[in-house]
Amino acid sequence: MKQKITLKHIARELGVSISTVSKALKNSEEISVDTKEKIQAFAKLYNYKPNNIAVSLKNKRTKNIGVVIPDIVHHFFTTVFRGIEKYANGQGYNVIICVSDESFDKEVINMEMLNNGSIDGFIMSLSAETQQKNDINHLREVVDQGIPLVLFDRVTDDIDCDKVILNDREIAYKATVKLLEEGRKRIALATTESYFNVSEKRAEGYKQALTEYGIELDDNLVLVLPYDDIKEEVINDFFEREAVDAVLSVNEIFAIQCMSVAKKRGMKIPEDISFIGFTDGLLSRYSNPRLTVVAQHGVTMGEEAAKMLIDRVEREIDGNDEEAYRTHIVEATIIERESTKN
Amino acid sequence: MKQKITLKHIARELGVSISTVSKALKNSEEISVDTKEKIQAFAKLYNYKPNNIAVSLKNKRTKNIGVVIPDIVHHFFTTVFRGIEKYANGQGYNVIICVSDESFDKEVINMEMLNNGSIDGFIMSLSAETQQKNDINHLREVVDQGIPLVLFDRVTDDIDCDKVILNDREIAYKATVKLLEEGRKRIALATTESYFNVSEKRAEGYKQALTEYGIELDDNLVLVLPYDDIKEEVINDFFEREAVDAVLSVNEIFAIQCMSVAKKRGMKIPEDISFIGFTDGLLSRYSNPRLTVVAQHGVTMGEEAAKMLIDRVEREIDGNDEEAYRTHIVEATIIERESTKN
DNA sequence: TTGTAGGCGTTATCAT
DNA sequence: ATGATAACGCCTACAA
Repeated sequence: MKQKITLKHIARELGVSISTVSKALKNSEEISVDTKEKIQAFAKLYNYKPNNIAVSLKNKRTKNIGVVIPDIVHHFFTTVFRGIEKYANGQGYNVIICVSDESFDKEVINMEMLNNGSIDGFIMSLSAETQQKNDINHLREVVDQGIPLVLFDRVTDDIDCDKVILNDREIAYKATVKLLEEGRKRIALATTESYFNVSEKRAEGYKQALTEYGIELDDNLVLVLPYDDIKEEVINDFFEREAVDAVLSVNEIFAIQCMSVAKKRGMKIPEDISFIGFTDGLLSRYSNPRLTVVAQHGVTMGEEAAKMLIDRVEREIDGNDEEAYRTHIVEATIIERESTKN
Repeated sequence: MKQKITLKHIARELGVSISTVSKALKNSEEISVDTKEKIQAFAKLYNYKPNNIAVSLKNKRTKNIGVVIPDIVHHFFTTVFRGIEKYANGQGYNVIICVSDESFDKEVINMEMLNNGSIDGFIMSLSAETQQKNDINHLREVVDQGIPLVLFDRVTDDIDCDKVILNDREIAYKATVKLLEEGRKRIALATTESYFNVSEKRAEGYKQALTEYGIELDDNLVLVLPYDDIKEEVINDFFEREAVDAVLSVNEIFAIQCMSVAKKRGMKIPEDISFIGFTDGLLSRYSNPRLTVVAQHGVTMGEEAAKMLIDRVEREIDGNDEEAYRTHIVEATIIERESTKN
């Protein structure tokens, strides 16, 4: 087992000083060609690599970014993460990831765990519980300390920082219009509890479209489902109770499940009923019929978030940190598949 | 923006020495109760936290672990990662993740990016390309340097280190036996290119079962599909060509797609044909019929991998690092759903 | 051209 | 009970 080699080792071995070695390895003009070659050869031979930790301590920057997300076993977050990781690695940054598991406490703990010099900035999407309580002191603290923070998707208006969001309201509006243009009259909205800001925004778009098309809002057509452990009967009861000819769902699971129940009830898709879901995941692509979806372009969101964060981190280093906070809006698109007419 | 506070700040502010502050914050007996209280109060007020980077440099350990996996937008890896993250965080470790994207070069780059003091050890699953080339010098180098390494799932026999794998052969055997016990005679195997060690192992189990049940192996029943961009015609041609009454698939996507084609061809599931796939992901749970699967217990694998790694890291610190390498085998289980008879 | 010294923030050993 | 000093590995302004 060969130990990691340091400047000190090289210096001692070659009978020169540490700073000579340091300069030689940076190809400094100060050092004679001879010694440079000797030192560089030696360093290469022993595969010298500067110790990142020491460099971080010196530079007061780690080239690490911290990502705190509610869930990793979830297609959307996974794609966003992919975008973050891709961009960050390209810029020489590493990504430390923590999962809050939709828990406020874990979110706070995760942030504290990272906020001790381990990272140069945060990229986050709020946990369900955090959105519900709307307790954001942990975010405020980070911002107050001057640590760059980028929020994506599940954001809050109560904190001033960079943000990356989807045009949720507009795309929900468009999706609803699409259903209306198909001639649908009784469009249901399958959604989560209302404390998710994105669900709220999507509901707004849905309602706006209906209103514009002169259709009276009917709260009975709004089906609120729990995040997990969905019971088929609930959905079946819903279809039993309400005559529905289209469903807009804020995620793909709800859409798939509603579609499944509709099929069992003998409805033809998309002849009798249309479906559109948010999230272009595997479920939508491999369902039967394949689901028309709102693609959230998670990778783009992630890349953009990482770019905003790293830009700000590097700007701070250069001293001109007083750039105004921006909110970048990623444009969702509708991918038409078999669950809608066209 | 209040700057991060350090021992030095506190010392200066309170007119004591840095070492006094350090000791006081550790509740050392050496320090008088008075000064301790004063210092601790001050530290709490200004929310002092030791700088992790400095501590890492001093201790020569980072409490970070590096994870390099082929793909994050993939249910199995995602669940393993979840297990790693969960266990590691519980032990006060952070997780830095890099995605190799099934590319050998990226895998090497990722490892180099981390292997400069940023982490205490690696958890990895090999990229497709790495398995194909079987070039593992980058792993060997890490091991030679004495950096703990744990391989999971996509491992190689050519490197000596801790490993966590699934009992792929046995469970494939069991799954095949299950199909045989249903009375199936023409069982297809839907698999990937053979350089994946797991696919190989699964194929072995499949073949063993057939042999034991006195069924002659028929290579025409082995359907090799590309990892992505699967063409339905290929599958359809396969069904056209071969009379098949069951399919064992090494992943869930292949199973779902085969199932879909079979349905289109008018076959009844599971009356005419049964399906079993590996990976208990969303697709299997929400397919129609719901797919019987081999659950790989990714979270368990991840937890176990993290435990093995951290144990070894901490053992090394205590000096007794000469523990033999272990291979931990996680027992897969079959989850029976609607795509098989029971 | 090369080397010395100080510092990044923390900890541990050894004075006082 | 408190403080000075050195060290972790690296970098850099300044001396020689």
